[in-house]
Amino acid sequence: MATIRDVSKLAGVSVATVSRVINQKGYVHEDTLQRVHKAIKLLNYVPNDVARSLSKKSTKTIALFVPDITNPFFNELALAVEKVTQLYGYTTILCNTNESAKIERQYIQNLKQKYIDGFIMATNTLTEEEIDQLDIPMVAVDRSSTPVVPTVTSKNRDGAHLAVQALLQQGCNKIAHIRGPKGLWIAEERCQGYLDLVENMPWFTPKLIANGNFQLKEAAEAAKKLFKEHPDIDGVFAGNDLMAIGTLRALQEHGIRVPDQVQIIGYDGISLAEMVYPELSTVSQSIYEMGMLAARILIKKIEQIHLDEENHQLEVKLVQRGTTRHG
Amino acid sequence: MATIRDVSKLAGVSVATVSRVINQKGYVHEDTLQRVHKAIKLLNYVPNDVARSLSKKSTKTIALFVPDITNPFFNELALAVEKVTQLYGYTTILCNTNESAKIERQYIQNLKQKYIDGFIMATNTLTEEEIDQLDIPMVAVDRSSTPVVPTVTSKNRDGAHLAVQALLQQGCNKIAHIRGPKGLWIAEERCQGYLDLVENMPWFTPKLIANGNFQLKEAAEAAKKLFKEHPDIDGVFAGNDLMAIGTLRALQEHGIRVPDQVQIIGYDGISLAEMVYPELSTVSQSIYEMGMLAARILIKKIEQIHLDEENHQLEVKLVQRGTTRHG
DNA sequence: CTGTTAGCGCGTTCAT
DNA sequence: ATGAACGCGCTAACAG
Repeated sequence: MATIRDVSKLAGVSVATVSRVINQKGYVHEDTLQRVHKAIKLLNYVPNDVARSLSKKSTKTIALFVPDITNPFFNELALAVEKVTQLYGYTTILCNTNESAKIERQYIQNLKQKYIDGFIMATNTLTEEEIDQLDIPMVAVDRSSTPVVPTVTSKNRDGAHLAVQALLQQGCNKIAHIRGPKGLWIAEERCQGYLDLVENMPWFTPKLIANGNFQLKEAAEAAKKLFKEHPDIDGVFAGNDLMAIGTLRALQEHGIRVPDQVQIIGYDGISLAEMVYPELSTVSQSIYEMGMLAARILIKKIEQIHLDEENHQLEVKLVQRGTTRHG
Repeated sequence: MATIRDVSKLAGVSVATVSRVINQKGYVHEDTLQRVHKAIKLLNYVPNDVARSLSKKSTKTIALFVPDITNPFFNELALAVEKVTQLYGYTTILCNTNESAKIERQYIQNLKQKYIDGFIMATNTLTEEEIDQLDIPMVAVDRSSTPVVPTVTSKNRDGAHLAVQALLQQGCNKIAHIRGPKGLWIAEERCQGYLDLVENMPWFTPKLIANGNFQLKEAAEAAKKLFKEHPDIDGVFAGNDLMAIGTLRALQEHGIRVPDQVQIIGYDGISLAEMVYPELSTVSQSIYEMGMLAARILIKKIEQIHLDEENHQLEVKLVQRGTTRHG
C-alpha cells in the first residue's frame, strides 16, 4: 500500500500538497494538481483511513443498534439508515444487541474506543446518565428510552385506534390484543390505543390482553391460550406484524378460518406481512422514512448543524389485506 | 479521554511501561504494575483503538459479507460468526451486499482502507484475481465462488437426495423442484441432487424445474405457474426454506392442501421454517456450525496458525415436519 | 525491569 | 501556492 509520502515524492511535492488535493482544501496550482493526480493513479494510492481518523478524531462512521436483527422491521430500518449515511459519506455498522443490555454496553465501549461518530438506537436500555456520559451524538428510533435524545417514532396510539376502529366497524364483537413487552413505550402506547376504544365495551375484560413480547413464537402461544379461554374472540389487534403472523399461525393450526371467523390486524407494515397467506392487514408505518429521518438528524448533530425540530412522530396508515373483511 | 501519557505521568513511569501492562507484554515490577493499574482506574483510562490500529496495522476486526440480510439463514450465520470472533477478541461487522457486486466492492475498498483483518464471504461475486490482489485473509461460507479460499459448505447434493428420496417414499408421483439462482454453485448442486433421483422417472420433464432465485416471493410466483401447467404435481423440493415457504403460501392461496395433496421439503433449517403452518419439513444444515467453523478458520489464517484442513463439507439431515406425510 | 525514541500515515498550522 | 514540522495515541526496538 502506497502512502501519502510515496505520492509526494513521485509528484515532486510535499505531503502537505498531496493532502490538499486529496481533501480539496486550500489553494493548489493547476499544474501541480495534475502531477499529484497522476502520481496517485500511478501508485494506486488510497488514503489510509485509520491514520486519517487518528489525526481528525473522527471516523465518518456511525453505528445502528437494533434489538433483534431477526425482525424484518429492523432490517428495513437498517437499509434506510445505510442509504442516507452513505449519501453523506458515512459508513454505518450494524450492531445486534439481541435484546441484551450487556451486549449493548460492550458494543458501545468498543465503538467508543474506535472513535465512532454517532449512534442510532432502536433499543432502549440506556439511562439518561449513561447517554450524557457517553458524550457522542445520538438519536433514537422506534423505541425511545428517554427525552434527552432526538427521537423518531410513529403515532402509535393513533395507529392502534385505526386498527381497532376497523375491526369494530367490520363486525368484530370481541377484540383481543396481543401486546409487546411490558415497560416498552411503544408497546404501552399501542395497548393504550386499544384500550381507549374498547375499555368501556360490555364484553371487555383485561384478560383479553396477552403479552407476546413482540415475538412470533410467543405470540402464537399467547393466542392459543387466549382462544382456549375465550373461544368467542373474533378480532385480534397485535402490537406488531410478527405477533400478528404468530396469531395467524396459531389460528390456522386450530382450523379457525381467517378472516371469516377471526379478523387480524398487525402493526409495522413489514414486507413479511405480504408473504403470508392470507396477507396480513396492518397499521403501516413508513419504516424507510423513519430510518432516513433518524440518519439525517444524526448526521446534522454530528456536523453541528442546527435542527429546528428534533423530535418526530410519523403518521401511520391502515392497510387492509387478507386478514380482515373490509369493503 | 485520558491518554497513555496521562497515565504514565500519574503513575510516574514511562509510556512504554504503561503499554507493557496494558498488553501484558514484557516484564514489569509488581509494585509499578499496581501503580499503573491504580492510575488507569483513576483516570478511567481506555486505550485508543485507532491509534493502536495505526501502529499495529491491525484492527482486530473482521467483516462478514452476506447477500441478503433479510434471509434468516444469514442472520443465524451472523450470530454464529459473531460468537466465536468475540471469543477470540475480534469484532465483526456485518455487510449486507444486497446481492450487488457493486456494493460489495465498495464495502471491500472501504474496509481495506480501515485495516480490516479478514473477510468471511457468504457471497460469491469476487473473482480469483480480485481475491489474490486483495491480499487479506478470507474464507467462504455457504456459497463458494472459487477454490482459492478455504470454504465451508454443506453436502448439498446429499441433502437433495435425502429430500427427494423421502418424497418418493412417501408417495409422491410427480415431484417439482424450485431451484436457486442459475450459476450459483449450491443451487446447482441441489438441483443436480434432485435430478440424480428423478431424471429417469417416466413422469420427469425439465419443465418441472422452476427458478425461484432463493426468494420467497419469486418462488411463490414460480410455484403458481408450475401448478397451473402441471396440476398433478404432488411433491415439491425447494432449494431453500424461503422458497419452500413461498410455495406453501402459493398453494394455500389456491386452496391446495399441504401435505394431503402436495408435500413440500425445503432446505436450510432456518427457524422461520418452524413458524409457518404447517411447519416446514426441511433438509437442515447446521447453520451455526458453519458460521463458527468459518470464523475459526479465518482467525487461524489471520494469526497464521497452520490449518490441516481448509475445506469443510458439513453433514445435513432431513427434518420431517408438517409439510410431509411421514410415518 | 524501565525509559527514550522512532515510527504508523495523515492533517494542519505557520512560515515563505 | 507550497513546504517544514509537529501532533494524533500507541507500539516496539534499543539502551541501559
